[in-house]
Amino acid sequence: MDLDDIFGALSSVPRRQIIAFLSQTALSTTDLAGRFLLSPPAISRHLAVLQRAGLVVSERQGQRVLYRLNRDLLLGALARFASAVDGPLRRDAQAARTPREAI
Amino acid sequence: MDLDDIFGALSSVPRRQIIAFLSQTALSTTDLAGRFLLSPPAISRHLAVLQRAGLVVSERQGQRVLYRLNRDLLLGALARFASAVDGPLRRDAQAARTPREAI
DNA sequence: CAGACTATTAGCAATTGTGTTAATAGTATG
DNA sequence: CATACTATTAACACAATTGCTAATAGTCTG
Repeated sequence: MDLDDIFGALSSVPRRQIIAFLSQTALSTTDLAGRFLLSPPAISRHLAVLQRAGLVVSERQGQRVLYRLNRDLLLGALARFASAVDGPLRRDAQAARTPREAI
Repeated sequence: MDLDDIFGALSSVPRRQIIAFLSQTALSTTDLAGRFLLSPPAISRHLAVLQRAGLVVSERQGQRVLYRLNRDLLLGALARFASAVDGPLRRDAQAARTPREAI
């Protein structure tokens, strides 16, 4: 929910790659560790960052923990930020005071 | 142009605030330093990060340097990433190999 | 329940990011 | 040209990030 957590999570190449993989299918830690060269602990912590931002949800299935992308949250955050950047001046000539909201 | 530079630039609260201010009007370093409590050198370096990412362009006017938001680049990058995340599977059932492009 | 497999946490090293103040550079003006 | 003002760079301190390996925890299976 926190835009700072979200953009913080998106600022890492491995995490954006994880997002890209999860945009196709749900995967476990070791699944992901096998796809690009990172140790399982590193993947696990990246997933924790993504999860704290709400970008990913986890579901245990037996020994494995499946991670799934929360597409709606991600796209919603991007859209919200984009519309904030698109400018109050564009969408509403009034109320152009401090543009802190949604940033 | 580099998505990593762009998301790296967006991962900082002060920089997103700078973007928010510049989304309304072009401003100089000291203009920005006056709006939220950061020293001019700090602002200057944040602006350099934004400029390296292409998110901002500068234009000297007398003693001042005016910074202007490159809205098109920013919105374009957000849209490109959003559509990549929206999934090749959604937009095209074929060609769902490695989703490295646009990430 | 012992062993195997998966996931996470702990501890550590190296790097990067972010702020400060001080110093330097560029530009206008009296 | 000396002074003032704006912007940037330098040097430094501190916190946060990111990777690893080793250790711990949770879950199935023989």
